[in-house]
This record gives sequence, structure tokens and C-alpha cells, in this order.
Amino acid sequence: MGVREGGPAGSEWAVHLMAGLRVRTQDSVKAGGLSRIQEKNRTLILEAALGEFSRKGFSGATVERIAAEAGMSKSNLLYYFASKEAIYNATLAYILEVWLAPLKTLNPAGEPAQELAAYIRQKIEMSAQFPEASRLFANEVMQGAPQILPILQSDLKRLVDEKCRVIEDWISAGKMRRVDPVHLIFTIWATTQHYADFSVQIRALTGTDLGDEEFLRQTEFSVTSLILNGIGIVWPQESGQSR
Amino acid sequence: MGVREGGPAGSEWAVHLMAGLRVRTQDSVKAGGLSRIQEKNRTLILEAALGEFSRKGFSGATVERIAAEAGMSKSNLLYYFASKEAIYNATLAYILEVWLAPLKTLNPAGEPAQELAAYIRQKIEMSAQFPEASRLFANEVMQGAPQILPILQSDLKRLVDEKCRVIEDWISAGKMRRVDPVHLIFTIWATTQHYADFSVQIRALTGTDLGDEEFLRQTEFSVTSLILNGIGIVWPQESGQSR
Amino acid sequence: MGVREGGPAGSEWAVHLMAGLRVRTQDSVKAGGLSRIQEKNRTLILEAALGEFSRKGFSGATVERIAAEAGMSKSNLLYYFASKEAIYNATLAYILEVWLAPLKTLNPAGEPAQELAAYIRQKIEMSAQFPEASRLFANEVMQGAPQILPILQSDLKRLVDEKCRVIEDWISAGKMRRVDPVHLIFTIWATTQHYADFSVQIRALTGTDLGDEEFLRQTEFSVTSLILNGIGIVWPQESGQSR
Amino acid sequence: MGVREGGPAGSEWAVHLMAGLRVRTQDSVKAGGLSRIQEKNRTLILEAALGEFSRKGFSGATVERIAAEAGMSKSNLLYYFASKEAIYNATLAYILEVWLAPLKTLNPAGEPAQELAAYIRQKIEMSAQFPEASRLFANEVMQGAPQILPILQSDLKRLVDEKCRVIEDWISAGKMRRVDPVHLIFTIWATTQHYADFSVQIRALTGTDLGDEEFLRQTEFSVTSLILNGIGIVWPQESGQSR
DNA sequence: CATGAATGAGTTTTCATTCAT
DNA sequence: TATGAATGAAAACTCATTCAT
Repeated sequence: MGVREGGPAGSEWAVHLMAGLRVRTQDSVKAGGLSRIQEKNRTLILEAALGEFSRKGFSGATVERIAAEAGMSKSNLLYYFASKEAIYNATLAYILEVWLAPLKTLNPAGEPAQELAAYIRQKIEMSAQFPEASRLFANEVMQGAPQILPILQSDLKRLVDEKCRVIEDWISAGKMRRVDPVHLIFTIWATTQHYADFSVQIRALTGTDLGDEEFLRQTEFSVTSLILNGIGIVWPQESGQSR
Repeated sequence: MGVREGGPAGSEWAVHLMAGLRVRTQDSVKAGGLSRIQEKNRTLILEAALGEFSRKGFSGATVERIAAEAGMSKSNLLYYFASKEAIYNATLAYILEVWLAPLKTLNPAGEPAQELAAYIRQKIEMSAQFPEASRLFANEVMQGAPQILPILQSDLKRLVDEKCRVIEDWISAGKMRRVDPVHLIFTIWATTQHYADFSVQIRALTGTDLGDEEFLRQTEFSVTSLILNGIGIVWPQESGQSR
Repeated sequence: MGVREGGPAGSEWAVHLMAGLRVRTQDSVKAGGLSRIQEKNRTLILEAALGEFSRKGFSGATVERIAAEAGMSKSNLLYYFASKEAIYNATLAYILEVWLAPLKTLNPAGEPAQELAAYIRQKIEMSAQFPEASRLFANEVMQGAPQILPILQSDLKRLVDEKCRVIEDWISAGKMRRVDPVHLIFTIWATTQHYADFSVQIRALTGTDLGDEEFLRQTEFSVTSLILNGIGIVWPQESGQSR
Repeated sequence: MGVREGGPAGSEWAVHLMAGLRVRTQDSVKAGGLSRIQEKNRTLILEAALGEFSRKGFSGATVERIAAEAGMSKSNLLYYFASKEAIYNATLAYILEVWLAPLKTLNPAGEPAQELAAYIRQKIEMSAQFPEASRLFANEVMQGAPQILPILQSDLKRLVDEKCRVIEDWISAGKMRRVDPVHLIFTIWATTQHYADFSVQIRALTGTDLGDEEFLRQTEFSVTSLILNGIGIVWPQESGQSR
């Protein structure tokens, strides 16, 4: 599971995002771009780091294990990233945009039913495909967001404010029940990410998790229908087959 | 915030639970009982450990900081608990029962509206009063539940199965919309715990968190109303003022 | 040679100074003083560190070698001093006062002949007994005095300014030739310390160094007579036998 | 200050010496001579190395910084010099001859007043123009002269012995007071080099150093007059303006 | 019950040097 | 000539744990 062993990415937009993200990650390193080999190694490292950090947290992770998983020597890894913290930050950056992207797709011109259903579906698919990213992000925030707090306060805040206004407009237009938009967003985040972050618990209780196609569909359906009903939108049951 | 500096406990049952837990935790340690001072020190350690582990995770926590926060020497702390892992396990145990208690109160004989609303309210109040416990638990599960997986698979699974049956009965009785009970439970867990686990993010986006009485009420109302509406229960709006 | 293997300190004032210094070093650590064992180990470490740092410089020194020379494990050494830099600073402090002390003894009420002769003699004996201290100090200053620059600019400057005024007074009183006092002080420092700092070169050129009693006397005589004559003081040849 | 950024060389003979040295150093490298670019790069490296080694000492210096300062890659630098130690040795060689050259100019046929005054002036100007060289040399000797001890014992010893005989002759001829010649030489070295090696301390105490023309003249005057008076030579005050 | 002293295993990092192109 | 990539050995810490008192 996760970026590394996820196989061919399942949904179009996720592939697209990952591709975009990589490009951006690259040219932020040095003017002039990276050599083929650098690009390859950086990616290997970041994917190994994502696994290690999400499994063990920052302190529990070791540079040596990341290097081993990336198939290179510790020294060589440190040739690419100056320190453990630098790897960690790069890994967060590697993930952050992808992780926050779905919210951007919420289209003010669309109908809340379709828009929110699509958003929830994307979030759940993210949880299914990139559970490690979800856990890494959760870990970072739970420890007080030492690295990304500024981003949360600026970029994310701006984005959330904007989308809250979209929801307000839908409410004003009578298209959905009056709810506090920010709590609606939190609810969507909470429910969808829960399936990635607590997958061990979910597996302990249900015997399966989002890695299973069938369970994924069920989850998508349950969450979407509960939330849409919760905001007073009659949700056409025949969705959830989108994949 | 948290167990230690929680100030006057907000709700009756939580106080009751904590008190109960303490007694139980304490006298389950060693046959023969503990001296007054032992009892006091164990509690000091566990509360310090809760803070440290929840802030830093298992690997990031240090025995020295726990000892310092508990106001004793490292050596003395290790007189009470044989190892860091032992402290960690004791801390988990210290918390687990309290953390899982609310679900037990779901009364089959009650009406789903009242029962679920009460359950949600309890969970949110737990998040408000014991955010460190929530984070500790989340951390443990996210890292694969190395210590508590067996408990999840046995005790928790039994409890969840039982309550799922309760919900099924309510559905069969036509008292609520047909939803997958386990997903309903997950949704309640996810949304309520989210406010504790991601409080830094919530604060970054809203400027406040559950520590604020006003925000706590808002959250309680939003979450409860969304979920109850989501399962087809008309929820009397004037609740949420229960505190 | 040096503090450690210097045997019983040769001259009274040096012993006195070292003793004074130690006391000061001790109680600057923690209120309440150090235990017997701590005092012993701190001293062992500082003396080992003095040797290592003076031989290899800060970068060339290794904590492991200092620990070995102090007869303890690296970890135990780091129990006493938090870092290599801390050891280095403590070593500088351990030495600095002793190193700068002789200048303080320059007595305005005395005759320049006696006073300066005594000062030169002290400085040369310092070089003979604590060549490692001299080299450590030289090293520090030559690398730009990263640690002690503030002390040079404040304490030392004050002291030098004061003693320059003493010399000015002697000049005004017609007791010595008109020279720039600060250059006189530099000349005394330079010549006396040179025998410690460049002892390897001196040994290569003369076959001996200040460790040899005979050479020590010669040096004392040559330097004192050259400088005193240089400032127009007829120097009674029978001194230099003071030891 | 130093070789690199020395600006317009102050005195004729120093320029001459440096020039001579360079030629000699260069074509002594490899039989067959060096290409234009090799010659240039070797010089760049040696000048960068001089700065780095004199600032940080051998252990504190890094090949990478030398390479950076020389404007080339580490790998390329190591193409020119097989190892860090090789660079260090070459840098010492690059400097040594210049550093020791002034003593050679002491002319037995001349008058001690002129000869010694000229020698002192040369040494002080060396300190002013090549303080880095002075510090490098001091560092090497203070660490036990690991690289140049043989040279000190052979070449330098021969030279010093020879010049001691010159001084003896002057003494025998009644041209100066009876002093131990070797101590006289040490005194000249010590005083003149002190202004380069301890320039940070000098600046801390006087606010200036040999980089300042005015201070340079003062120093030259003070040191020369003190030493010449010290050996019983009446020194014509109006010199020291030679530059 | 309590603590200061000591330690060994592990972890991050630095850096001279080598390799391949 | 020149350089980017890679590495191994060393070094400075960190920290849970043990020991002695």
C-alpha cells in the first residue's frame, strides 16, 4: 500500500497530481533541474522515507532504514538530503499538495450533491491509495505540526475559507441544509482519513480495510450517504460505482 | 488541557469514569496493594507519561523528560516501571478503559436519538477533556497498534459487534435509516476524535479549539445534528445545551 | 609537562593560582557544590582535555581520546560535560584566569625594574610549567578567539589599559625610557609565550627547552635582560637566581 | 590580508620573494613542467588552502571548503593533490621558504644596527602582509611540527647556527652587547610574529592591527627600538620611516 | 524508596577519498 | 581535465538501562 507499492495509480486525477507534484519537487532543488539519476534517487528516497516515517514517526524512523529501503548507502542518501529533518520536510512537501488537492476541486458552479460526493470520493480514494501519506500527515499534525504549521495557517486557511464561502452560497441558495461549513469540512476530513489512519483498528474490527475493493465501495457509499443526508441532500443511490 | 491540568471536570460521568479507572488501575498492579507513596508516584508517572507520549510518540518520548515532569529521578521512575515500554503499556492501560467506556453506555432499550446523541456528546467531551489520551490512542493505532492489537481484536471487537446489533435492532424497528452500523460507529469515532487529534490544525483554521466552551458547544451541535440527520433521525435542535 | 604531569608545582604563586582557580571552577557549576567524585572526575577530564586540545586543536581533538586519557568511558565524560564544545569552554575557563593572572601582580607602587623582572619571570615560569595552557590559549586566539573574544575585549582590555597607565606613570616619573606601554606588554607576552608555544622548534634548534632547568634560567636571564635594557633600565645581573 | 587579498605589495623585497617562490614551487612539482592551466589551478588551490588551513588548522580545514574557495570541485582539487595531507604539505612548502627568507639576508659584513633593524623590519612586514602564512607556520609548529620537523632540524638549524655565528662575531667585535645569539633570534621571531598570530587579541586590545599602516609603523618602531636598545645599540630614531 | 554515577548500543552526521564518466 | 555520484570510516552525541550506595 502507499505510493511505493501501490502499483499503477487507480484514478486519473491522482496520477495527474502525483505527476504534477514531482515536477514541482524537482525544480525546487536547484536552478537547472536534476539529472536523471538524481531524480531517480530522490524519488526512491522520498518513497522509502514516506513508508518509514509513516510507520515509525519522525523520531522512530532511522536514516539507515530509509537508505536500505531506498537501496542505497546511508552516506549516499545524505548526499541527496543533508539531514534526517531535511528528508522529513521533503517528504511532507512531496505529499502535502497531493493531500490537500481534492478540496481545490470543489466547484462553486456545480451542484452541492455532485460536488461534495465527488470530494468525498476523492478523499476516500486518497485514503485507499496513499494511506501512508495520510498517516504521515496525521502524525505531523498530532505532534503539533512543527514543520507545516505555517502552511496550515496560510495556504490551507485561505483555501478552507474560500471553500466555506462556496458552501455558504449553496446554503443561501437553499441547495442544502444550514450547517456550519467548517464543521462540514472537518467531518469529511475526519471520516475519510480515519479509514487510512486507523486501518489497523478497522481491520481488527471488520477483518478488512480500504485495500479491499468491496470494502472501499461500501465505505464510500456509507460515508457519502450519511454526510449528504446529514446536510439535507437527497443523494442518488446509484453513484459509488464511479470507479 | 488533559488529565493533569484539566481543571474542574466538566461532566459528571467523565469524572466518575476517571475516578473508577484510577482505582482499578492502581490495585491491579501488584498483589498485596501499594503504599500511599507508591500509589501517588505511579499516578504522577502515568500522567507525566501521558503528556510526553502523546506529544512525542513512543520513540520521541524520553524517560528523562517523563521523570522530570513527574518530579522524580530517572532511576526512581525505573523503580516503579521496569522499562520505557512498561511505562508506555501502563499508560495505555491507564487510558484505554476510559477511552472506550462511552460506547458501553449505548442502551439497547433507549431510543436511538437520545442514545446516539448522548454517545456523541460523551465522545466530544472526552476529546475536550482528554485530548492527550486521544492522541496517545491514535498514535498507538496508527503505528500498527503494536501493544493493543490483541485488545482491539478481542475486547473491542466484542463490544463493537454487540453495539452493532443494537443499531441493527433500531434499524429493524424502523427507528432510523438503514445504514451499516459499523460505519456509523467509525464515523462517530472519526468525527469526535478528530477535534482532539487535529486540534492544532483546527486552531490554525478556526482560531480556537475544543478548549473553548463556545466552540465545544458548536462542535457538539454540528456533529450531532449532521450524524443524526444522516441516519434519518429528526433531532430536536434544542439539545446540545445539555451542559 | 603541563598541569597533569607537571609534578609538584614549582613556584608558590602558581600553586596558589591553580588552587584558587579550581575553587572558582567548582562552584560555578551548580549551586550547592560538587560531590567528591564529581570534583575528581571534572578535574580528570579538564586535565585530559587540556592535553588533547593543546596537542590537536579543537577540531583535531576527539572526545574519545579525552575520555580514555581521563580514564573513563565516553558516555561518562558526556555525563559531566554536555558536548565537546562544553569541555573546550570549561578547559579554557579552567586555564584563563591562571594564564592572565601574572599581569595583575604588576604593582604600581613598586619599581619598574623589580616589577617587570618579576612579571617576566612569572610568565616564563608559566610557559615552563603550563606549556599546554599556553598552546591552548594561542590556538584559541589564532583561530579568531571564537570563545573568548568577549573576555579579551572586556576583562583583558580593562586590565591591560590599567597596567598601561602604570607603565606610563613610571615613564613620567623618569624611571624608564619612553616606550609605548602596550607594545611593551605585547613584547613580554610574545617572548615569554614563544618558548612554550614553539618549544618543538626551540628543541630542534637548541636541543633543549624550558623543561630543562638550566635552559629555563638562561632564557629568563636573556629575555629579562634584553627587555629591561631595551627600556633603559639597568638590570642588576644577580637576579634570575630567585628560584 | 594575506597572500590573496594583499592588495599592492608593500615592499619590494617581499614581492620579489613571493615571485621567486612561486616560480620555484611550481616547477618543482613534476618533471616535464605543468600546463598553463595546471599552474593556475595549483596556485589557486594553494592560496585557498593557506586561508583555510590558517583559519581552521589542519583538522578543522575541509577539502570541500578549499575547493570551493579555489573555485573548483572537490574531485578536481584531488586531481591536483592526492590527499588533504598533500595539500597541506604543499601549502607549507609554498610558504616556508618565504617565511624563513629574511634571516638569510642578515649580512655578516654589515653593521648590526642596520642589519638587525632591516631584519626586524622585514619580519614585521611579513607579518603584516602574510599573517595567514605566519599562523599556518605557528599552527604546524605548535602541533609538534609533524610535517616540517626534519626541515627545522636540518635546514633551519644550519641557517640559525650560521647566523648565530655572525652575531657572535659582532659581539666579539664589540659592536653590540653580549647576549645569547639564539635567544636574540627567538626574541625577534616571537615579537614580530606575535602581531600576526595574535592579531585578534591585538585588535581586541588596541582597536587595530598591522593591517593599519599607522599601527604597522608604530609597531616597527617600538619593536626595533626595544630590541636594539636591549642589545646595547644606539638606534638612530629617524629610521622606521623606511617605507 | 531514592538517586547519582556509569555504560553500551544505537543514531545522526561529517568528510576524505574513490569511482565512473 | 573535470565533475557528479558513491562510500566507509570515524566522530559526536542520545538514551534506556544498570550499578552502587
